[in-house]
Amino acid sequence: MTKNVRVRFAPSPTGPLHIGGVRTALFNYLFAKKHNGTFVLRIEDTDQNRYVEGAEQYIIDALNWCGIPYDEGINKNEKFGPYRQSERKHLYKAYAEELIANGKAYYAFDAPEALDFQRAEHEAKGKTFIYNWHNRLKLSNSLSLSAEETQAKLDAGDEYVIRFKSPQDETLHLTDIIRGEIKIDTNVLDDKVLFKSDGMPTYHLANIVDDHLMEITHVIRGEEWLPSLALHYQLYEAFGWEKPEFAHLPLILKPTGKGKLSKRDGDKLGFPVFPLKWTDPVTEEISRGYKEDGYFPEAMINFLAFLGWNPGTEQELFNLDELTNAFELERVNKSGARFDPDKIKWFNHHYMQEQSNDELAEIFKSKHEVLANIDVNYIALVIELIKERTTFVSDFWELSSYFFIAPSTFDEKATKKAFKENTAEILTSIKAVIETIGDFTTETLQKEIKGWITANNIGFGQVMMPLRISLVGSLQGPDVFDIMYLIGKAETVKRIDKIISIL
RNA sequence: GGCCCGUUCGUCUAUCGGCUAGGACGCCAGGUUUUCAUCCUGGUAAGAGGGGUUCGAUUCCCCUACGGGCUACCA
Repeated sequence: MTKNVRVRFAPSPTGPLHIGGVRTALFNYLFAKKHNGTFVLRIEDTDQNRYVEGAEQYIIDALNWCGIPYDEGINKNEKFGPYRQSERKHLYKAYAEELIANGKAYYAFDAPEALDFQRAEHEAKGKTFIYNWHNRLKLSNSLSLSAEETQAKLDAGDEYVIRFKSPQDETLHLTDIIRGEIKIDTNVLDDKVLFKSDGMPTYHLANIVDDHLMEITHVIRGEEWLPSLALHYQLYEAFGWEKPEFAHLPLILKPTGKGKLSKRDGDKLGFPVFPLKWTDPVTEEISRGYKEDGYFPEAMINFLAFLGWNPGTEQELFNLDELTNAFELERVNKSGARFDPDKIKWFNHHYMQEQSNDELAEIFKSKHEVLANIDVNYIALVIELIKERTTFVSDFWELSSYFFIAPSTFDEKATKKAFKENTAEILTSIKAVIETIGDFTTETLQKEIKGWITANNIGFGQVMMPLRISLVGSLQGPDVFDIMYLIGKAETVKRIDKIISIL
């Protein structure tokens, strides 16, 4: 019997959750659900300097909007809490000291400036400064100092950090579910800081301790953590703990140009990089969100799932349940994936068709004051006619305003094309036909008007195009008979009259 | 600079040694819609380069090039 799967999404509350973070969360969620496991949310706020007000709530809101809520975390099924690392502060120091006692770590007293100096000096000589056995005896730490000297510094209250003691001349064999075996020579590894002089652990220590304490079985995170895997492996071994399995996800790259997708790309390239709108608490700068831009969470999830993963079949449209079923970490790609704004629009267009007209009508109505007094059922009927040509709710108004307000201007190109000398005469006759129709339905309208056109031996275009212009204002939109039926007889006649008067 | 990871159509990707290299987005063309869009059909377009291994490599190995990540008392 295998252990229950437990995965965690562990963002740092330094700002809004980025779309790459959403995908990491999604893959964790899918993996957990696939294996009837638990999806834990842990907040990694060990860097007090980078803490941003509201970011934590934003992360929770974003996961909820996406439909991938956490099972366990802050205020929810708290079995291994607290789930904010700042609230677990008291835990970490003992673990760091345990490592010192075992000879796996040591105190270091070097001032940051001293290290900067070392780095600069090495670089000037064309060498790389590494804080490990190459250099550590030349620096100020409990390995270079005598026990008495070390204790004296500690007693004097000198600032110190605790560093991991990286071994000499060893080869580490790491395993990643996505990338397979990776070999690392420990001689190129730094003695990383585990415990900072401000009394907080670094990511590395807190992460390993918490993953162990929270019984995490699979660590699924971004590729930017791959270089840290060697350290994390050694930490598990130094504590004598069983390691979780690791999977490092490929990064999401900019649509064009170089590098990974970053916060500023969105504004520059015209698409959001955040799930929800974000207002920076300090600068009050506003960043767009997918939600506010009119994307459906289903579209974003479906799109994101296919960035770096695919089911191996030709199916591309997946809802969350289907994704959960099909998802396998083994099918995640190794290489970075460029973000494609066009493709997520295509997904949105698809999911638009699956939305209910009634719900869309409510949303549409709430966005336009003009619609405040209009029957929501009527709006739903309008949406049914125009939905297939839209990608966003924000497309609705431009494509449907004439259902609510008579056109006041008429597209010049259209009138030029459609209006002939006899147009006024024809429209007058058509108006007469329309006025006599008692059963004002799409079918009857179609039958009567087409009948009249055929009977009078006139070209269809000569009738239908002017008619459309009178109703819509231009040569576009859905079926003319549907439009007439929806706006009703009185309004139809009124609009035809207006065109006749202009002609 | 050092270390690590990667490399199939413009983009996302399928292929687990033997394919006319498949699909999707985009783009182009045709059809439907006597409008526009949607939609349907078709088309365009690819395994970085060089060495091996093999009867046979996109697929396995090596080198080079290119891309990406990391290189903080940030995560």
